[in-house]
Amino acid sequence: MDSPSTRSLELLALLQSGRTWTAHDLAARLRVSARTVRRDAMRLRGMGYDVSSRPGPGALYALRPSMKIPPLLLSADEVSTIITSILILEAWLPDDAKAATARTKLEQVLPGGLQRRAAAVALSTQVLREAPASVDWELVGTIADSVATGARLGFDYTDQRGRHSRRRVEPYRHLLRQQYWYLVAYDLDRDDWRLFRLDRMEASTISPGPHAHRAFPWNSIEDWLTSDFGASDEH
Amino acid sequence: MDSPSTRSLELLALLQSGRTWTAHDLAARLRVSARTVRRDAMRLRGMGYDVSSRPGPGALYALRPSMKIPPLLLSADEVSTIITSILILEAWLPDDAKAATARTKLEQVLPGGLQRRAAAVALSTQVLREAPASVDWELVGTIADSVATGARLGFDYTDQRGRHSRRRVEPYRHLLRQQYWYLVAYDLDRDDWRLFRLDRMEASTISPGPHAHRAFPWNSIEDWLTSDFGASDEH
DNA sequence: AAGATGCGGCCAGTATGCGGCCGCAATTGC
DNA sequence: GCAATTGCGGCCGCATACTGGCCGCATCTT
Repeated sequence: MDSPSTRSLELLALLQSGRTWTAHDLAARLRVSARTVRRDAMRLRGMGYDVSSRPGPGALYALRPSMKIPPLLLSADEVSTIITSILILEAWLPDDAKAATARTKLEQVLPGGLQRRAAAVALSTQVLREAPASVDWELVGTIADSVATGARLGFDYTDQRGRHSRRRVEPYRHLLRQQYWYLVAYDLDRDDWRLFRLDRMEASTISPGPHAHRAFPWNSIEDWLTSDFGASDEH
Repeated sequence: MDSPSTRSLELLALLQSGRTWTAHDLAARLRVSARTVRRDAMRLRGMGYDVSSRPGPGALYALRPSMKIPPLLLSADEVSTIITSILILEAWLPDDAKAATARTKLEQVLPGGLQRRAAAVALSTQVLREAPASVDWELVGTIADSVATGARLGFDYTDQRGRHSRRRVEPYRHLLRQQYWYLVAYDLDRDDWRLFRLDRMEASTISPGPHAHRAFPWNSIEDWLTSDFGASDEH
């Protein structure tokens, strides 16, 4: 299953996930010692892959996309993962056909063996619906693009008390919390960080960036929500 | 420069070029014997790469693109949907790298514009973790296959009171409910429908089918759970 | 300042991969 | 249909290359 000669590929796949890892994490995943992970990373660097690392607490192994990476293929387990995750969303959004059609189309382009696996997972899995949450996928795309390009966003907003206003913000993150979708953004008029529920946003327009990305002044969104939630437009 | 442990990557790069090769060519290029090339190709196949080959004069070693998504297959919204659903699973299973690596690999096979959209969605979205739930993807695959083929499943089970037993069942559905994963199956020894928590199953073996699919005698799994949950092995 | 983490040298033990050989199968071209 | 070419994978003995542990040192966070 895992042999030294294929470990370089597995390591590459792990690093490519975008997560950061400690040598110890990688060692556990690959079932080798940390020393060997360091050696493997060194070999990858020797082949031209930009494996970055940094010592100290909160250490980091990551792959900077520098050169072309060989096509890393989906394993059967990963196909199970993808199909399952789409099924979860289908269960959450039973009136939204996007997920189901996407899953079907995806299955069609998988090679034979994986196609059977995907169909089997879809057939054998049932998700009991937990929390209804509908979302406007076009708005999700708009937010995604504006975050990626550093563009600003304008929209009509109706707050929890029913007051209407026009907002101009710098989007920071799109957030799923409990059963609602939110936008975490810097409100340019109110000069503060705010939380907006996506289903209360309307007529959004994107004003082309790029602007510099504003630094989010908390360690994490969780920190912000727990320390400061009273000040935002949503609880 | 060229060591056994990185040769799989080099071979992949050579095959990726689109050329076709004879084993002898590859052997010369990689400075190993043709026998070793065959072994390497075998390992790649074992990892899911579709390395095609054909004997005879004008022979051929090539890498068939296993999954390539045509530009018009998926809409931007559908890509947002898929990526989001994987992100949700990533948030649920923060210690499971499968979802993250799968998402990254998926991004790679998307055509350019959609690839940017996928990256943007992943960058701009954050999911706050609701319920921890870990799952053994290999077991998910086993269940999927057994449901698809009508095979039976045997496994060691530890029930909620800590009692161990060996079970022989006919799997019906794989179920995500609240924060746990379950198997809905017909227990052949107890002659009844039962619910098994996946994390309490061990040493599962599949006994080849196909057997006829047993009819599930309720309208839905929800109905069964609400009407009859006292009789099952899990609440 | 302290703790966490990465780096890479060294070394002994050994697992792993290697090459060569084989009979067999598949494909091409005559 | 036959011969030539090439891939497949089992087997075996050998030695290379990998492994893990240990170390002192550098780097980064708190």
